[in-house]
Amino acid sequence: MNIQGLGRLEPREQLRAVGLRVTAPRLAVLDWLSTHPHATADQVAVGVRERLDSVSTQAIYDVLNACTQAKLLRRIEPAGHPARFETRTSDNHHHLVCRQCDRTEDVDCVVGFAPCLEPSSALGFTVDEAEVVFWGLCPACAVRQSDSHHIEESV
Amino acid sequence: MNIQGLGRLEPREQLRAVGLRVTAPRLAVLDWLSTHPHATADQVAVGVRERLDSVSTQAIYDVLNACTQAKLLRRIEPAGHPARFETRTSDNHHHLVCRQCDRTEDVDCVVGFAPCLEPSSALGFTVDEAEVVFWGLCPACAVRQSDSHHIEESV
DNA sequence: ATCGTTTTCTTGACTCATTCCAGAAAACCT
DNA sequence: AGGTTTTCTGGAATGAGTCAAGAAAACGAT
Repeated sequence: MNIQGLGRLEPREQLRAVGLRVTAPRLAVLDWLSTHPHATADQVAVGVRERLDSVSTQAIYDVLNACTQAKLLRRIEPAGHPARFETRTSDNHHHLVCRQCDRTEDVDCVVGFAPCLEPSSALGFTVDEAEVVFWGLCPACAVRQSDSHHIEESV
Repeated sequence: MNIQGLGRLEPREQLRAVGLRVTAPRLAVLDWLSTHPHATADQVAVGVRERLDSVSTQAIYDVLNACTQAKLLRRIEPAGHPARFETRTSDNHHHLVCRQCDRTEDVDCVVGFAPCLEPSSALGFTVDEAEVVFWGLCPACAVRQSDSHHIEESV
């Protein structure tokens, strides 16, 4: 089994497959994240504590870091945001982030493999990943924005 | 004069052009950054203090924020790094970052205008910028890396 | 199943980048 | 030059994340 197939396994098997010990915090984090993509460490802690009733903050960070290193999780860090984690790791997809409400969504890679676009001049660098963040406004905030413009103008 | 031409002006005129007061810390920051692209707030503080012998840390942050908002500076925040600032603002260029030594270089935009590539599905988002970071190893670190591999293997 | 080793988790202190605050100082307008 | 507004100073505070030492749990061999 190659790394591509890991996403389809249960957390327990995923951990085994990459040689990490199977522990309650790890299972809970992987499981919770699988239904809550782009969550922060803080949000993961809250989610996990609902079903595990006592996990230290440090454990959350340890789990997130260990799994990220083992490529069971992917970490993204949009400018100005705390890190966010997701279980979708085996493809090279990118992200769409709302400047206003921080809503974050996946977008498929324009090309399909990493690095998905070559820099026009690499200056001798060995490039292994092109990270793309599309910044803008989500539909809800776009509406809110034009509403408040309207209000400002009419005052 | 449009925003595109600002980069060619002296700091004093740049500030005037965007309606910011002309102060010693602002002039020093803009001037120093013009010859030290991709510097952190900390590095800016050190550089500026060499020629101004007393600027508070807060002033550095205020200047960087004010100028970034006025688009005299551009702020980039590669994952895991403190924010970096540069005076090249009028184009939509991207960055190449060395995973090992943090060396950061400009790369011209593949397309030339923002957003330089459309997400394949925008989910209703209004996208105004595509931020691209190419991650890899700079030539120096690539050499160092293969050297240490060599050493490990031969032990 | 149990023991011993290794890894992970807990608690609590700590770092770093950055921001908040209140008052002093400087820049601009007339 | 004088008054107003903005910016700067100094110091405290914040948030995200890490470090460190010992307790607890997981694995692997007996």
